[in-house]
Amino acid sequence: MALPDTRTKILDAAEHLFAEHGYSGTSVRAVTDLAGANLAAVSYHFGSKAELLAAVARRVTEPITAAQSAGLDELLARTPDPPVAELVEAFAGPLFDEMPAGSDSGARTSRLIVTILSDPAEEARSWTGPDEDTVRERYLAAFARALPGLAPQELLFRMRGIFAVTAVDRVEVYHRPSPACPTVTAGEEARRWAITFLTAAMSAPPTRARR
Amino acid sequence: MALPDTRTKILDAAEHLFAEHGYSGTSVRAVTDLAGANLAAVSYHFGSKAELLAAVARRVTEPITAAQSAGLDELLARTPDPPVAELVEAFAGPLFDEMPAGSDSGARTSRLIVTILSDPAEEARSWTGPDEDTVRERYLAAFARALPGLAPQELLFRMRGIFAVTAVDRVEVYHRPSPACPTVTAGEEARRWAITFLTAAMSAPPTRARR
DNA sequence: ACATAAGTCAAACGTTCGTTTCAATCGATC
DNA sequence: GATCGATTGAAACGAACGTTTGACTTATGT
Repeated sequence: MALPDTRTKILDAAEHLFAEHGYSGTSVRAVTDLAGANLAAVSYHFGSKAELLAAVARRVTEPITAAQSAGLDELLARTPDPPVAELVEAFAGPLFDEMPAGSDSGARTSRLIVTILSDPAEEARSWTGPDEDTVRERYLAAFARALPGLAPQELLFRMRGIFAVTAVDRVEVYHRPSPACPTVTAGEEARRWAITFLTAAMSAPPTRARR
Repeated sequence: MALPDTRTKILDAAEHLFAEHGYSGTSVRAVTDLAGANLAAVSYHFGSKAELLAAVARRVTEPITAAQSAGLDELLARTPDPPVAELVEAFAGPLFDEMPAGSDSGARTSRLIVTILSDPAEEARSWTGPDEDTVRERYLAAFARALPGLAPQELLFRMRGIFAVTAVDRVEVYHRPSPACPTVTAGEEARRWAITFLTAAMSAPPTRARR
């Protein structure tokens, strides 16, 4: 295996530390120390701490967004009207997938996503590309077809719920790793629980307007 | 109305700023400036920045926990086996309630809770009292009776889902306030959507063990 | 071999951080 | 009205922050 260059080492270290301590809670010095790189390397390779966060966020979310998009492609190739359960699985599944083989990197990835998305620092809010929006729009349309009679706003609310459940679960997993239980099977179990939970939730009849 | 003392003014300011910028992202100076108090007042009244956060968190969560507890009392007084829908409403409802009359303090409160709960700073993790645990245990037992056949771990997963959906929704509401739409009705609508969404999710049949 | 660019390094920049210090002020009690 | 604890004030503490600098080392192309 080729040893990673400094840029990659910094990205790895930053991913780890941002996930664990947040953006404001992570110092550039801590990143470079963990990466075994020089302090100035962050400025040199990324320009600033904020741009480093953006680079980390992009690297983490890109494969997830791609998997969500590919999953929807697959469903739509089979039928123009995929059932709710399969839409839920295609959308939420990639959020549970472990990234490289093994280790806890999957949980850490999720932890990082939540940290970034919920991070109150302004730098952590404006890094998303157009891909995320496109994928969400496509799923929104597919869910709308699968759930006729559901008001668009309530559908949007439910889609947020999908993300919320998966994300918060992974945060919990990350914070309190289950004792003596391999992460992989635990992740698989949580994934199936989430599909059950969310499919039922998405399939609920529309809330009747206030009487 | 009696003007608030310095301690209260600091609590209010800190609640505002912690909600908006997180723990690490908020400086003691910003708090005292907003409160119109002296910098040293934080050390004097609370001891440290971390203890200030704990005080803010306690003040915010106490009434919510109390409302959850009272709601469950009410249900159990009527029947020993409340249905899932009512349990969901009693548990999730207080998370949606606006705190004092009017303004956006409800959304801000929720924002604060999520910020604190998801804040990666260690100081933000160990402030909960025994009350929160007690209430959650009681609801856990009630849900277990209402959902026989559901494995305890999956039930725990689903209860986390309740919190996740409500919390993340409120964060979204806080970050992107809907244009020209009174917060109160929007909050009411989201509340009913959440009840629908979560009742269906909680009522889902148990996930079958892996084949 | 040498010139040129890319990358790394130790050191320092000015700023902001949480906390402490100690004198000044307030309010009640004797 | 003097006394004493409680509170507030301005100033300073050392440490850590993000970023920049300029010299040094490594790799590349000719």
